[in-house]
Amino acid sequence: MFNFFRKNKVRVRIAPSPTGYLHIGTARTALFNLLFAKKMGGKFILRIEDTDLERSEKRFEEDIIQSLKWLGLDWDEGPYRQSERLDIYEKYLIKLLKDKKAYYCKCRKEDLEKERELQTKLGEPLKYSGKCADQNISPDQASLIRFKINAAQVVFKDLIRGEINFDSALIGDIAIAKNLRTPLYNFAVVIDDYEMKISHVIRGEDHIANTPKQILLQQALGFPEPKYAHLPLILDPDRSKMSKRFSATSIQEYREQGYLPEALVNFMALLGWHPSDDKEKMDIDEITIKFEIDRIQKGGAVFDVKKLDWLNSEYLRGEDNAILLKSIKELYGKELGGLNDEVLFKMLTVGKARISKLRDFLDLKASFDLLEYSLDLLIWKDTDKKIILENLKKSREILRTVLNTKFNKEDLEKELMPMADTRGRGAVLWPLRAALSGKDKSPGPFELMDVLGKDETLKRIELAIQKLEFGGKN
RNA sequence: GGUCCUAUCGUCUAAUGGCUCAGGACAUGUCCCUUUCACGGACAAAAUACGGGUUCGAUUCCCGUUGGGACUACCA
Repeated sequence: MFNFFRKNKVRVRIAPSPTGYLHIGTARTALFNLLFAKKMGGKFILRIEDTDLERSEKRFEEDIIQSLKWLGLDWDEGPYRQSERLDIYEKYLIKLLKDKKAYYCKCRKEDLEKERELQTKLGEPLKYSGKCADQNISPDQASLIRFKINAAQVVFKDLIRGEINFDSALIGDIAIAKNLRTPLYNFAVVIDDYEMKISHVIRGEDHIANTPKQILLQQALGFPEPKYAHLPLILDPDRSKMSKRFSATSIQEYREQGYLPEALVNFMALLGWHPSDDKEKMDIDEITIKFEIDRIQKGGAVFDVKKLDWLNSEYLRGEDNAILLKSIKELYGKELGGLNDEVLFKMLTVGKARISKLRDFLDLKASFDLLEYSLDLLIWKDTDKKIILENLKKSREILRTVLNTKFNKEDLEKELMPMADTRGRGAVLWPLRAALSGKDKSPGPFELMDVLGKDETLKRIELAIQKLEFGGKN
């Protein structure tokens, strides 16, 4: 029994190609792989698929690694790079060629396009004709290496979808390498998954059509077949595959927007998976415990940023303000102006309930700026202007006597509320708040005063009084 | 066009043949709290795509239709 588990150790991988920043879909695939590995006591491997020399870039690889780490999706092995494993691929390429299971092909791109055009016209499936197959084309006149696909039914059991059936007669001989030192995706994956002893291939639904090709390759090479699980896609609101055109797709962008990694992980887990109970806010440990691969959904899931915002604000509220402020400064330091930590901290304390992501803090900060406002704003409902003025003057009087050290929310409330209660809360507090914020919507007057400090508070009240006294004339 | 996947409230989903006039969450609306907004609380509206089977009984199983999606590269 022990041996059985040893031999069948669960090993899964995430295999992003560094042709762009870490995509939210890739991150979610990574998460599900990690969850599965943890659940099964297996290993999670990171493999960078950088066989496409033209499009792969080091900065993308760095972003992938950084973003994965930021999300807390750590891997047990790797990162491996396909570009560093060329000898391995070459070995198998030679074997396939020697066994006549692969051949050199000299077809030019233009020829293939013409072929496809014709097939389209005839309504035939688009596949390579295989005309170079038995021509013994020499390597120096070839443009690529193809793997021979023999007509057969390919069946595999998908852990999420059940049995999936393909007729390989519809698949043309696939390109597996440009040359001995330049492997192509479908081939490199098969070799690596075998060499890395991958037990379960958990990846996006967009790879379903690649699976029969890879299985045929495995068979030709005598490799065991891993188990497959194809995850539903993450969709844009129009139900097409999530793309830049519609929404932010890179983890980096979400980080920059001020989403917390815990919230993002929680949200991604809920895209296509759900626990058996109704609890939705869960940290990754709880998710790991509850995770079951057969609870994964088959249909694609629309990415609803509103729900992400909600989850994020939940996590925001549970987080320590000092820590949040540190992140805010790291993220938006330059945009914060010269405000000191104490003021920023007060702003966050006061405004936390009204932000859903850290970037919103910038708006929150701006909301403390006093912009030009109209005199009408100071009037509470249909209260007489004279009473408003009187109340503001009274407030000013009280505030002037309040010591600087006592200038905080609680003490200010203690000083002013009795007056507000006798003269009418609305008629006292509304004009005060309007005078301090210059806006119809804002935090409360005591919170504003606390953030603004005594001098600024009195200055703004003074301005409102001026407005009321002279504003009527012009 | 071909192949494959898929189908429960607007969105994410629960219910794996009966316990369901279909449950939760986000969003929406109304009300309460309240000096405004936000927060919080309460309530409401909102779905099994359609048509056939199978069955005593279908959201659940099967077939078809329709819709949606993915793939169809010398990208991964």
